[in-house]
Amino acid sequence: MSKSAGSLTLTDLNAETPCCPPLAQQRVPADTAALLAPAFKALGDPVRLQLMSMIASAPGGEACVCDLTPAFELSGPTISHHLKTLREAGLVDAERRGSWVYYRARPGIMRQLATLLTMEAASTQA
Amino acid sequence: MSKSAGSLTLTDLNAETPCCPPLAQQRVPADTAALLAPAFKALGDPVRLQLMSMIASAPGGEACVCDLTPAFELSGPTISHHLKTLREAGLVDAERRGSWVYYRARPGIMRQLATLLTMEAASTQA
DNA sequence: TCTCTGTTTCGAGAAACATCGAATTCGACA
DNA sequence: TGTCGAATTCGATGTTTCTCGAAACAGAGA
Repeated sequence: MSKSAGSLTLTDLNAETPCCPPLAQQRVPADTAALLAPAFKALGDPVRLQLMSMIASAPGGEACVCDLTPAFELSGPTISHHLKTLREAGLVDAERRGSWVYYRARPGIMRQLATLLTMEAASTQA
Repeated sequence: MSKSAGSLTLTDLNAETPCCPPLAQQRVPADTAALLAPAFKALGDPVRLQLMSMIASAPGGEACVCDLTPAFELSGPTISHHLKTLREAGLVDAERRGSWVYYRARPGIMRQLATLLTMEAASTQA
């Protein structure tokens, strides 16, 4: 029952199987929207979008905070705040190894979001 | 030179050809992030995400404000405000026909966003 | 244990946002 | 022309967000 509209959780978003059909294929129910909107909101800041990209495109699939911070003209706390936002949106995972903290993208939810935005070319059915 | 990092405009996002490779494939430059983040931000509100879905999935690809407004427990001005946000983000187009205003999704930018979030399964190269 | 470096949390100020009711604009139709 | 309905703009209010410096926390190494 993981696809029923009323009981969707963040866990479902991390699954590999798509939780939701494309936005243009059927209307997104209110509770699904409430679950997915925070992820889009997290990507809705230029700094976080770049952070997300730097993490996802990093060699090995992970990036150290120590590499991320100096790439912006922003204070350490500010970058940390943005990373927390990405974490709470379920877009990244953090892991401490020794002195450094490494961030890694969660491909599952990324795919969910990409699928949701898919516009099949055959949409003009009229 | 529409793909050069320094001169990207909203127009490029409406094109059918992708302006940007997946976020996980190469790092998103600052000006591209500044251009795309508002689109994600616009989708980062549950009401707007539902509006977007209602518009994109509507029969004929367009939806009347008169059909959108009563679907929410929000005032007319508030829905209008959200629609304006979607419009300014380049996600939808509005057209007045007679008494009613119809909204229509812009598939170009939707595809850009979907492409950006794509995670090819073959990313674990290590 | 003490210190140094990397990272996060806390507290605060400025800016942006969601929401509403009132007022306005735009077409349709008497 | 006058009026009605649909949609937007305007002005106000409470909430959230971005940003910073200061402080706290966590390991590494002497």
